[in-house]
Amino acid sequence: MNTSSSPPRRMRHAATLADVGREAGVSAMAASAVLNGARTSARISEEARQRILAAAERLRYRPNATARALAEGRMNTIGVATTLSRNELNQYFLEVFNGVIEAAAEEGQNTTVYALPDWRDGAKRIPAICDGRIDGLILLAPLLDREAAQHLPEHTPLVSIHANCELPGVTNLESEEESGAHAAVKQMLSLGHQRILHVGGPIESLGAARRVTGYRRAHAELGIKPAADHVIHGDFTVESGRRTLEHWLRRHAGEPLPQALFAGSDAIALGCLETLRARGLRVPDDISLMGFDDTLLARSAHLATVRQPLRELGHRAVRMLVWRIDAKWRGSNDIAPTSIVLPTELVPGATLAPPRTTPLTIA
Amino acid sequence: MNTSSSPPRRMRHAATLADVGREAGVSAMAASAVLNGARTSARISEEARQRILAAAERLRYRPNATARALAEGRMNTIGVATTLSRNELNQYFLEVFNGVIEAAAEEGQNTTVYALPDWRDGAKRIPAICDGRIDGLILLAPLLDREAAQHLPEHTPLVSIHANCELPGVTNLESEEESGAHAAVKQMLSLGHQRILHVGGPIESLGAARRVTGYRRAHAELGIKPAADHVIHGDFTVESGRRTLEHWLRRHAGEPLPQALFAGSDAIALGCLETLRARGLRVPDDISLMGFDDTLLARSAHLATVRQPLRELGHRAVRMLVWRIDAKWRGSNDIAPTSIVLPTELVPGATLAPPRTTPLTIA
DNA sequence: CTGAAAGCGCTAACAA
DNA sequence: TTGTTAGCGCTTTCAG
Repeated sequence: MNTSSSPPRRMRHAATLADVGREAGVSAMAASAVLNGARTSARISEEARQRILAAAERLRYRPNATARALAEGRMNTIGVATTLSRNELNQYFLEVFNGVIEAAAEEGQNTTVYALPDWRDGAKRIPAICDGRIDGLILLAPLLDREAAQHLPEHTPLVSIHANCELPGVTNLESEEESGAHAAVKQMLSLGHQRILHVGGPIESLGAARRVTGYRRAHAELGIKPAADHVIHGDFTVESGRRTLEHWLRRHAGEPLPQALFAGSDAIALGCLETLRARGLRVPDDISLMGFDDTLLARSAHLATVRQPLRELGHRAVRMLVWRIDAKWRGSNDIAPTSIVLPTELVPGATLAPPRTTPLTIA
Repeated sequence: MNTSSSPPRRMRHAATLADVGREAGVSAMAASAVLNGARTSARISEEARQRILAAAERLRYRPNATARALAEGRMNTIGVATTLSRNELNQYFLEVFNGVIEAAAEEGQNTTVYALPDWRDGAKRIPAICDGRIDGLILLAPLLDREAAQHLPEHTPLVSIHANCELPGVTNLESEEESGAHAAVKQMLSLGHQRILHVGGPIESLGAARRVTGYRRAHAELGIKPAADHVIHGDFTVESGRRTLEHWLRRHAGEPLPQALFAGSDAIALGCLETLRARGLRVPDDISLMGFDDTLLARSAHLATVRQPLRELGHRAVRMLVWRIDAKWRGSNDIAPTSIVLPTELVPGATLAPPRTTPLTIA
């Protein structure tokens, strides 16, 4: 019996179920059953029901999600962990994240975001992230090595998008990057381009590697062997695209200008565009350009690109994750897929044209 | 005493403090003091400390954030509520959000995102959002009327960014939009443009209204009276910019083409750019263009624009919010500012030039 | 220096 | 149909 002789430790935020019950002359659990749909065995009489509702209204009762989470062992919140560079905003993130939020809302889940400084140190923080505030976690484009993968938390359902290596027990979502890159490069080759420079993403990213593979395969199919120095790596940002290309051009001054550029991401493509513009080179008249991802950047720059269904990946990741959370909760042993792969497609743009008839030299 | 004769209701997620205490031969609260820094009055002997640490390691103890939140009455999580259109991604959101996440991480707060379908209905959901999962909430660009403002929750600290009206008890963060718009339009007028079309944001947005005010003031200072139909409203998206301008041009076919366009956002400017391009008009040779916000879109389109310190607004909002949460928690009565205003600045771009010597007619 | 006990607000099992 | 009781895992007050 709550004698309530001692003063409350803190200011009360709102009325509790016990308050409502007292006000309505019923038990807290009757109030719980009516207000929060707790599936207690018994039903409440219509009369009591009305009294409870009225009392809740009068007391401005608001359910306390933490208390419920503690009792139920479930928070109805999912997490998204990713790295967000301080210097440059990430379109890729925005697109995927939008999909995540949409789907999460549909599934009745909240979404909390964890911005890791980087994956090297960030990976260690993942177990700490899974501290009961979230029921499951989406790893967005994680760059983990096998060793780090061992330290992933075991009791929290995990899903990854564009993981760079197989993560034990984690369902990975991705798209057909290799064939997307292949199609892109093939298209450029069909236009007549022979020397295509690939300005790719980080070497440790599986997606970046697959784009290189697609690039190579498209060449190989035509019996063309791209020069070894025509594949370069940076990271996926505008700034990296700008600098990486500029450096490459400096190192190759006096040599013939590549006829086309295949960038590892739209952001990289945009950086390349800036470098080319700064050098007075016209796209696509002097040099063709393609990106990868089909983010809003591609649209704003009228960039030909390869579409990855980023938002859809976000949707699927959430559904998969919620399915796994539910499965765990029910104690089900349904087996989860290791990976889900969605198709990519070519997106036309204004940055693609046949090669110049008169080759240019790098200034 | 936990006789633990009954089986656990659910699978245990992890070891608890009680488990650790038992393993180390101390009480749960000793473990709590050592592992979670609970400021219990007493100190623990070094020897006990080591045993507890070892036991925690052995049992792979992970603190449970919900339990702690329930006990402490604080979740260390802040919320961000905004509308996210299904059709089009929002650069503005991304920039502010990045700032929010950064600052939240620095303050040791998690960030959870609430995507409302729209502010009309969404406003009603705000009290439900404040259900104990978050300690405070940032309203991002809320479009609320006075009536809706009355229903904001009272017990949760609230901060808004770019609110469209004064919200009681809510600190609003914004930037000098009026003077930013004024400077932008003045710059265009100085270049010699006389007829400047303003393609603005939603009429109910205070920010949009302020940009119109700046536009008018710049004209008034030069004794120019812009035509009434040279200020049009849409929403802040690319698509809206594209369509709004297209419609306007159709309605004004045969009349002289405006010499310059001042868009209410970078997204709108981008949409305008698409419409102009589609009509074969060159920017800035045939018509000048300025945006507003300085998002990544402006960079990718080489757009002259007005910089709002969006990321900084995110930072400040978080700090302000955390300050208010702390104040409430301490029971302090420190008074919070009603509003915080940050400066804007002009950003040059490639979309600005003097007017054509030979005026064009709208096709 | 350490432990026992109460309670945060809610849900679920078990009696009545 | 309803009430009682016992937790969920943690923190804190108060005795030892």
